[in-house]
Amino acid sequence: MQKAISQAVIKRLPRYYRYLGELMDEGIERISSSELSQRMKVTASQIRQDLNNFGGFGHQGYGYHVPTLYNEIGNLLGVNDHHNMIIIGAGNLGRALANYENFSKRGTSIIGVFDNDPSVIGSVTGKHQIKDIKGVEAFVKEHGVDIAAICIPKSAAGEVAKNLAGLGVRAFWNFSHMDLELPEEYIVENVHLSESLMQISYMIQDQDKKREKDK
Amino acid sequence: MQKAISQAVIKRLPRYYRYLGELMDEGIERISSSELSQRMKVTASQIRQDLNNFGGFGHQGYGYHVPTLYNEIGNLLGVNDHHNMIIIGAGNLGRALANYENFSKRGTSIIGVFDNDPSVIGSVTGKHQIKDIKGVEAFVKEHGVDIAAICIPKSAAGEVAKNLAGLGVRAFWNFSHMDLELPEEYIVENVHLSESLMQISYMIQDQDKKREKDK
DNA sequence: TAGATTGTTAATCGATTAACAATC
DNA sequence: TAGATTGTTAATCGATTAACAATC
Repeated sequence: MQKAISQAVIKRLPRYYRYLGELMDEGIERISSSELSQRMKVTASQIRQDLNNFGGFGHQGYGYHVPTLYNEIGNLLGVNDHHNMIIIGAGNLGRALANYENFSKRGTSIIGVFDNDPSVIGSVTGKHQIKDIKGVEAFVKEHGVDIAAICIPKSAAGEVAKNLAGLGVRAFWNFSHMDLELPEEYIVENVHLSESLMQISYMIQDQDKKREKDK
Repeated sequence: MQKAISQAVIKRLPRYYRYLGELMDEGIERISSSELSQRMKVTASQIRQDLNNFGGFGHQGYGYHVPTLYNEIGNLLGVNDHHNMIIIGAGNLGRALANYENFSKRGTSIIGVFDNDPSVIGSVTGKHQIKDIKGVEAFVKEHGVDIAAICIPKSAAGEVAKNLAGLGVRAFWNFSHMDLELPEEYIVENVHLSESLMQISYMIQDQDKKREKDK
């Protein structure tokens, strides 16, 4: 563990993990960087560079042993760890996350869903009964929370995140339409859906322009 | 429109648009790249470079006129255009998207929500009555659809996307846990939520390792 | 051993930052 | 005009790709 791993590499790790999972399902034991590169549509060189950031998982003349590599990358990604997550905001998106089955398979358990709207507090979504946001402080202190998914409007998001950070929540999965301002030791992962959609919209526009020009 | 715009720049455009919207709300008429750089926490140089990809929106000695720039970037992003989107899969996530208000403000209307489960077909989520996926082909032909949001399990996603592509859907907003295999003229924007969460999990692990070592 | 494929160094490419002349 | 700030070129930095010696 010397040089820091670049963000570009970290972003690719879950995709490697996904493809290795598929190889496992297919019962494939062994794969070379060039075979994997064809499946994943990246260069073999990039695969070898990426994996070597974490030490030699491969064997010369053989390639990579799929179960081992799957496991190693899983460890890097913390899927064999355990993290607690709470969801702030029980709107449609908050509920969608609350009912996602996959997260717990990858080491993250949703242990609470909170809202401030009296008309939804107490109601049930999937396995979760929605709790009053007023109780979140006590809840975090009691249970210990690693990650908070922020699914509330931007008018409230900054304030809530700051409070949770003060209570020891280390990581924020931010779905609100703003940038959270937190000291840099806090982990923030943004998912801005409308910005994602706008990229599509840009690309459609751009395609139209090009097609117009080519006529 | 000579050199192609890099993906890195395109990804930043919606964020510029968001910050310019905030400036509009604050009634700020004029901003320099260095002021904006402080707000956005990027370099002024990057802002000037990015904007210049699209032509000279600024004025020397003055900076950028906020309403003009807001508008220009909006045009680039196609928010003044109009696109039709359908949602495939009316699970929690599909419903969350179906009920998002913001998209239509940015030029994309959701005109249909489809599922294959008889127990949900016909039921209503927000403004949408869920339609039978069997009717999607006729629907696309009748209404014209630019974008399909794919919110179904990976077992079905590839097949459905391929069919929709054949019917003239140009862009896919892919929330399924797989990579869509489509000819390259199709626009695909992936939102892999569990991979996003795994990045958080990685960073928590990584922080733990560092803290362990520093002791 | 011969063949295959990694780990790793070197070369290339692209993106970001710095610098400054142009100009409002 | 003097001051400010862009547009744009040049320098730097980082990430990707290519090449190949090491080695299983």
